Amino acid sequence: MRYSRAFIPTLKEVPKDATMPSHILMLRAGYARMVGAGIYELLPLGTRVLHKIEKIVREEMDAAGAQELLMPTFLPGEYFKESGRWELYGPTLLRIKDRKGGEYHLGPTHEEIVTDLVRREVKSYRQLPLNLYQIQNKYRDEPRPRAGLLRCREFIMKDAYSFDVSDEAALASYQQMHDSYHRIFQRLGLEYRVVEADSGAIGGKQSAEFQVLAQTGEDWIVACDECDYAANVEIARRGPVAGAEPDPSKMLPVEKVETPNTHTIEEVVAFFGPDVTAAQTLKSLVYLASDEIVLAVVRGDHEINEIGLARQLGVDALLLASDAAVKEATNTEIGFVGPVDFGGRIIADPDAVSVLNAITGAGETPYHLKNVNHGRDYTAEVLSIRQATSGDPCPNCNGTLQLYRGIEGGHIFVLGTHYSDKMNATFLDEEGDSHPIVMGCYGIGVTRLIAAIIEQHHDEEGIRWPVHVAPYQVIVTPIGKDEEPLTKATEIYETLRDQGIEALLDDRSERPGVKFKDADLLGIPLRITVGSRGLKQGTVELKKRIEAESEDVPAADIVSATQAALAALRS
RNA sequence: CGGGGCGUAGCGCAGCUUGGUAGCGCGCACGGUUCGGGACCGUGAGGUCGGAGGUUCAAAUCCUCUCGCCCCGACCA
Repeated sequence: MRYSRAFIPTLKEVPKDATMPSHILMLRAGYARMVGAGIYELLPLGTRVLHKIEKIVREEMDAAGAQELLMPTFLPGEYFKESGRWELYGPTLLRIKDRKGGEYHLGPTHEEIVTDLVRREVKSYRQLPLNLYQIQNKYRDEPRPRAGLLRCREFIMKDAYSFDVSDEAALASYQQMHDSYHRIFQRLGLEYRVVEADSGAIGGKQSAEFQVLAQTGEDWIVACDECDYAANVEIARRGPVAGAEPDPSKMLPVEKVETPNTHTIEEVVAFFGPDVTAAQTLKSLVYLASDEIVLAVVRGDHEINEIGLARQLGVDALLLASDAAVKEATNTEIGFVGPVDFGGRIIADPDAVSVLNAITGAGETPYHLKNVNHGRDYTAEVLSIRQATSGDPCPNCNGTLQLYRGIEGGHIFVLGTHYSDKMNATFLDEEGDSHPIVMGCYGIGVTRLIAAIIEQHHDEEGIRWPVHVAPYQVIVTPIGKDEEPLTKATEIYETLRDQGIEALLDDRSERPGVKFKDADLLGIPLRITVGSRGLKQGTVELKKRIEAESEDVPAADIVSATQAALAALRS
């Protein structure tokens, strides 16, 4: 491609609505543009990267025996109604009425649709196992789209669905996808962890997330520093904790302190001065578990694990009480709630009850209590209800957990018969007996991965694409006003193309600085610079985007040198 | 949905407090000089000031409503 004819609208300045590196760089380097919140156009360069990722995904899915198909995105509501997700999905489902008033929606994921297809067409164990996948747009009216391509309302997903005759066979399919995903993420040049995860609205029994490590990720995960245990903090387990009661001989008398405008733990710590840390405070949160009001207490520096709390309470979902509901239940404003003299059920984490002489909300606005101790001043059911964090013992070995942030790039699920039961998808076995088909489903956020790769591969100057996903492998940059560099660069460019190397020829009449800046911004892995100065010695320059120095190469050898450099980058 | 911020030329911003000619930088077009890390000079094109209503002789500026975008939280395969 000749740069002078290419649609690559780069920006010198950072667009004001972008804050994440991937978002800023995709806009600045001309890979994408925003149309609305969470709705993006992929420009030619972005589309080339998308196709590169899709190719890798297809190769690995096909190699695992999955077959590609294409289901519609515009769907009659009846299938989600059949599974119950028409209600369960709530406002996240983008609903549409047709001219006759019929109820439709855009597909957020396709378990029901593929299950319907399979129940119509698959009748016999002889047709199983089966794994079907597609790469297409998905629609979710996210409560808060954000961070460019990382959380969109329209995005491209690879979704695969496996169908088996038994739990054992389904687990083998799951394991095969697990292995495929490893190869995909490795080929994409990503640093990632596979973590145990919650199944969420998809339903099912077991799931694992492929989390791309990045400080800008939305998810928190913990991983053991010694064994392979890793989990999303939503469900992470941790080794046993003592939960020792505080020593009564060291307890000080309770003191009530007026603490205006201290609603958060940070504000409380700041109010009580430099000797107090968050670990000496208690965080009290009011939840609605079904109809019951529950006060959950964790140490101030810890976070509540809501999924874990809900499971231990035996309810499907917990609702954090609104400001008004807290006021009604406790007669206290948020920020001043505490366990002392709380009327209802109190659940406290072992680490919370061990705090000696804790600071906590007084249950009265605007006061806090000092020197609160479990056993003496309040009594709680002690359950492990906080999220795991750095320093916690590993549940599986003697190692220690570390906290990371991640971007959920893939998620694989064992579904069992969750959908096949509801939708009556069955097969006949050798005996002629009918059984529900055992399913699994496997998603990769393809457009999200474009952004995730940039989050891991960039510097101050721009993107640094891994060679397998780069939109072009080489940019040939003639510089200077003479004819000779352009002539020579064009010759090199055409030879590279003849060799099957994707190259961009920067034939614009720009000054060298502009071309270098753009080449770095775009992130093309290799740059060949052709200038009059080098040509006098018969050389051109070869530079890797990830290295600071370039190397002089005899012009006659540049194609083989380029091939060698690409091979080195690929390995 | 709660909290905070922002909407003025393609992009980044000033002007608004105290109402009165819509500005700056980059980019774009043309001419000239320049040419190895986002050059310089000159000329020029380009704006329903997010939208609607109101106050006023007069609104980018004041008031009301509304739409959109970003961030934090709630929520979320």
